[in-house]
Order: sequence, then C-alpha cells, then structure tokens
Amino acid sequence: MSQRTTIVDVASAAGVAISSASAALNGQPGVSNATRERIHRIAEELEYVPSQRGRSLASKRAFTIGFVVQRAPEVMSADPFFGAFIAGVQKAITDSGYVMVFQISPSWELSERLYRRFAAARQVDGVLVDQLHVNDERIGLVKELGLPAVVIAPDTVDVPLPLTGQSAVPGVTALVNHLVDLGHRDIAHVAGRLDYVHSAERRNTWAAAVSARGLQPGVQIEADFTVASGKQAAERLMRLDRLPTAVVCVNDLCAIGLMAGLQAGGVDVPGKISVTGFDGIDLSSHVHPSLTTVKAMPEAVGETAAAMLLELIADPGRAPWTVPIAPGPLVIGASTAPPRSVVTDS
Amino acid sequence: MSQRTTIVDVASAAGVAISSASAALNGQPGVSNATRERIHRIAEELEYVPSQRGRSLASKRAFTIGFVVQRAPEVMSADPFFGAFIAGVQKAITDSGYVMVFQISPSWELSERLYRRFAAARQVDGVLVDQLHVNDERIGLVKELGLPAVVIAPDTVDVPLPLTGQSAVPGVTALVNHLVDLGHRDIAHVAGRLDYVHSAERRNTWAAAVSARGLQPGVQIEADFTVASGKQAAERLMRLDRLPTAVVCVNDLCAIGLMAGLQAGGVDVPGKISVTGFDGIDLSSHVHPSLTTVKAMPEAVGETAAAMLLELIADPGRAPWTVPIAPGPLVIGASTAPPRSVVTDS
DNA sequence: GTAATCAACCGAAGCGTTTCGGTAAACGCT
DNA sequence: AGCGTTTACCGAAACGCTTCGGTTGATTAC
Repeated sequence: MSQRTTIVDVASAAGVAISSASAALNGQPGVSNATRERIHRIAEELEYVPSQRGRSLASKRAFTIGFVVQRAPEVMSADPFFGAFIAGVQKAITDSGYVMVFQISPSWELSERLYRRFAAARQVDGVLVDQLHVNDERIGLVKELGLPAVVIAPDTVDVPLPLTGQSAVPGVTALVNHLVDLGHRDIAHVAGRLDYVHSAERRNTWAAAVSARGLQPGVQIEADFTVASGKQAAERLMRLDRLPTAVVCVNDLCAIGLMAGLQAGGVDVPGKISVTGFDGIDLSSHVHPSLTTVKAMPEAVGETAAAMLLELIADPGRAPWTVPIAPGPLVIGASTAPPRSVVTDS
Repeated sequence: MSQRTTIVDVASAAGVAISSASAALNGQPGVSNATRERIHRIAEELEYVPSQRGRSLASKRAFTIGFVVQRAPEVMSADPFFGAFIAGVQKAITDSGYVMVFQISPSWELSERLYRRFAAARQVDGVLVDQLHVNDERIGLVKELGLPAVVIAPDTVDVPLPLTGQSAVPGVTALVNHLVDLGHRDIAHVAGRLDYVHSAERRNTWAAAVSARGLQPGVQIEADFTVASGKQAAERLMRLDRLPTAVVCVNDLCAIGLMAGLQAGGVDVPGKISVTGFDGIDLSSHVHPSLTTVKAMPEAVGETAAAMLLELIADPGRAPWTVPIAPGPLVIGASTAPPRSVVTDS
C-alpha cells in the first residue's frame, strides 16, 4: 500500500517549510508569488490532495453539513421535494469541499439524538432544518447546542434563525383567483397536517384569498400529504349534503388521491368538481385529468439554504436573515373548469 | 465558549493515563474491570463524547460511507427506491457511529470526480454502488482507488465485488404466470433502459418466462422508468396493427403512465389490455385501476448493503461475497383480468 | 529464592493539518 | 548611518485521539 502524499512531501520537494506550503496552498499571505507557484506546481505533480482528516482536526471544522429529514421513510419516498432539494444543496457546497451527511428520522426523539451526536462529536459544522413544525423543538435545540442552522420554511414565518424558502401565498392566491374567475363560489380545502407551518400557511392563504374575493371559505378537511389521505378526503367530501364546486388541495399527491377517490365515487373532475394541487410534480401532468397546480422550486431552495449555511459557518455570530425564493408559476391543467351552474347559466 | 470535554479531561479526572482511558472506553484489553468501570462512570458524568475528528486522524478511518446516486435529480425525486433504501442504510450504520454522505450525480464524469475525491481526501471508508450499468465503469474505478465497495444489483449478476440486492426473476416470472393463467397469449413488455442491469434482468425474465409457458414473447418497447415514458409507450403500442392483450412494465411508474396513455386513447384497462408494474409503490394501489405488481423491499436491501460494507471495511482483504434478498410478494390489483377473447369464448 | 511470566498501567510518538511566534533580510524614511 | 517596518520564510506547538514499546509489581514455576 503506497503512502498517500502529504503536505510534508510537497514541502520537502519544494524545499520550504510545511507552514509555507500550507500558506501557499490555502492562498494565505506571507509567500512570494514565485514560491507560491512553485509549490502549487509541485503539489500538482505529486497529486497532492489535502487530507480532510488532518484539516479537520487542525482547523476545528468538519467540512460537513448535516441534514436530518424528520419524516417516515415511506412518506419521503413519495415526496417530490428531496431529490431536487438535495441536488441544489450539493450544487452550493461541492466546490467548497463540503459534503452533506444525510439522516432520516421518523420521530422527534431520534432527531434529537442525531442532532446531539452531530454536535457532541463535532461531526458537522452546521445543519439544515426543514419541514418546520409549529413551535418546532428543533430551533431551541440547535440554539442550545450552538449548532449553526438554516431553516427551510415559507418566508412568512418568524424564527430566530436564518431562513429561506418559498411562500405559498402567491401560489395559493393565484389558484383561488383562478377558480373564482372561472365562476366558483364554494371552494373547499383539503389541508395537510396543520402542525406543519407550510400546511398552515397554505390553509390560511386559501381562507384569506377566498375572503378577499368576498366569498365565504368552504369546507375544510384535514388530511396529510399522501395520495391515500386525498382519497379518504374524497370519501368524506362525498358524504356532504352539498358538494363544493372546487377543492384546493395542500399538495399534488393529495389532489391526485382526491381525484381518484372522486372518480371512483362517480364524481366527474372537473365536470362536477374542480381540483387544484401544489408542487407541480412530474406526475401531475400525466394523471387524468392533468392537474392545475403551482410549481415549487426545491432545487433553488436547497441551493440557497446551503449557501446560507456556509456563510453562517464562516461567520457564526451573524444575525439571522431571510432569503425568499421567488414563487413558482401557475400551471393550468384540465382539472379545473367553470362550475356546472355557470356553464348552464351562460 | 466552554471547551468540550476531551479524553484528557476524563483521564485526569480518573487519575489514569490517556492511553488507559482510551483502552477502557474502546473495550481494549489491558485495563482492570475496576478502573474500566470507573473510567466509564467518569466519562458519563463529564458527558464525554469522543471527537470524531481526533479519532479519525489517529485511527485512519473516516467513520463515513459514501453513496453516489448516479441519476438526474428529477428522476430521483420520483423514484420510490431511495427513501426506504436510505432508511435501511441508516439502520445498519447508526449504532456503529458511522454516517452516510450522500451525493447525487447526473453523469458519469461527475461521479468519477466525486469518487476520486472521496478516495484522495480520505473522506469515506467505503462506498455503495447502485443502479449498476452493463459494463459499469465504477467497478473498475473503485478497484483502482482501493475503495471498499458494495454493489447493489440483482443477485443474478456477476461482478468481482461484494453484492446484494433482489432478483426480479421470481417476481417477473410470477407476473407472467399470473397473466398466462388468466388466459393471455400475447404478452408485451415495456422495458427500462437496457444498459441498466436491473432493466435487462426484467426484460430477459419476461422473455424467458413467456417462453417457458410455450408462448412467443410479444412486442418489446424500450422506455425508461418514468411516467412520461410509459405514456409514450402507450402511444407506440396503440399504433400497432394488433394490440397485445397484456403488457408487463419494467416498473410501477412506467405502468401508471402506460395506463394513463391507454385510457386517454380510449383503450380500457384491464378490459382490453392488462397491465402489470414492478416495485409495489404506494401510488400503485391508488391509481385506477389499481396495479398488479410485485413489491420490492428497498429497506432490506439498504440495510444489508450497509452492513456488508461495514464488514468489508473491517476486513478489506475479504473475498467478494453475495447476499441475496428474498423476493417480494405478488400484489394482484384490478389492472389484470382475463383477455376479452377468453371471456367471450367461455 | 531467583528467574521468568503476566496483567495493569504509563509515556510518548504519531496521524496531517493549521496557526502563531520568531528571525533574518530587504526596504523606507529621516 | 541608523532606525523602525515590512516581507518571506521557518520551527514548533497545537488539535484529540490511537497505538506501541516500556515499566512496574505481583504471580507463577522450578
């Protein structure tokens, strides 16, 4: 097993002290341009790559950020968010030599253990906190642990930590306006679990947007983000005395389940009920009828969040700041149409 | 900023040498039970957690395994595989203090760079290689780099590295038999990209299983694993002179797209064509008609793969071995039925 | 009773970096 | 010429752990 080349090899090959080699390689001052170049050239020739381990120990940084996804693996599988989000994170960190460690945790208890281990073992320099709950315990925890953290949440929420994310306000408002413009007057909502801030924001926006158009918010049914829950929501909806003419769903998967449930129950979409989703996942354009929805931009969120975290790590004392991500576009599909009454009226 | 407690603190509090504390804490021999217990107790009191950084440098291990997913973020998002797979990996490694670093790479070029960096910077102790291609360049690369690696692939493939995964042979054979038993004689296949070993295996199994029942394999259409490609496959299918009576798809998403495409073209499923999937994703039971498919068990695969990798890291010289994962169950849905001709014949 | 053996423990040398104090030479200024 | 400054570089001490050779004092063997 041939020994890897270390900075010592580079320094001695260049005939300089280790400290000079280090300074040269890291762009630190105190080295003349001539020797700096020579050192770089020799490092190249020797295929020198600094050992992350040595670096880590000496510089007290792990060159690693942590991402604990607090949800069940099954739910995560279906979620359209992560792939793109992670791709974005990577885009932001790869060049700086950072790497992401990824953990899944179904429960708060496990999450807490993971965060504490991250902090105690100095395994990560900072963490990304996503899927924020109302009164999320994690924000207290990372503060207690002194762990640099960036929160991913709608930019409308107020937390004492750096934050980035997309607000659903423009998107949901656009969806509601689209429905009202089509002639709908009874617009229901299938909500996600309301202890998540982003579901709560969508619900509140639905109510506010409907009211803003001078209408009463319709029925509200609580579901989660899964297809199955959308299907159940359909069944509850169909047991109502009077069906709403439109339903705004918390996300695409839920809307897809809702449509499946309605169709199974003989309710035509959009003939009898219009349905909207949220996220703009790939599948939404392939279901029948194709879904009217709003595109989310998880890659941009991931990239921004990671970039912010790197800044925070470089300057841990920095005061919290927020970077909003531009809202995604409305995608009008075949799942929304004028309500029947309006059609016959005209 | 209070200093973290180090092994030096523990040793001096216990009145022993650092080396003794280290031995005691790591279960190494050379310490009496009495002092071993005392040291453990004191470490507990002081809330000592070993620094991964120091450990890493001294023991020449990173306590980290790498996972480079070689596919586009968009595809990954839709893929049902990763969430559960990663959960399984985590289950296997968490207790040993290991952690997984996760990278996603759309191209071979980037993958190669990432692997080389992993190896050169000693950032990981080993890697997981999934989604094996035919003649996959990665197996040569990890050998060249001397990076311990475990391959995830159907256990029917032959590579000079430790391997685990599920074979699709029992599953696809069961699907084909199910269709033949229903009376189908013309069974087509929508394949995944055939340069992936697992799509190739499914295709070959389809052909073999059909032949084994004394029939000619039907049409074969190449797609990828996405809903969109399934939809396109439907269009190509409908341009055929004679429709097959059944289609075996490479995976669920593709089957869902195929069904959507067929239905949009006015072809009833399963009235006119039966369709089967593969993977048993959540969505498959919620689409209409619900999909006949075979459940995959990605969590078990992840757990096994990670456990194998840890063994390999502990004993790098070990000869390659294979651990097959038991095949998943057949799930019979509403997307398969006897062909019309048989129905009218009876 | 002496030599050999062994368990228990210690001390110090690494691991590969960064960082900081120090030094000699070159430079600028009066 | 004499002084303080700057520049370019060196040496050595960290960082927190593992590991290995060495030193005890007690136990065993004959």
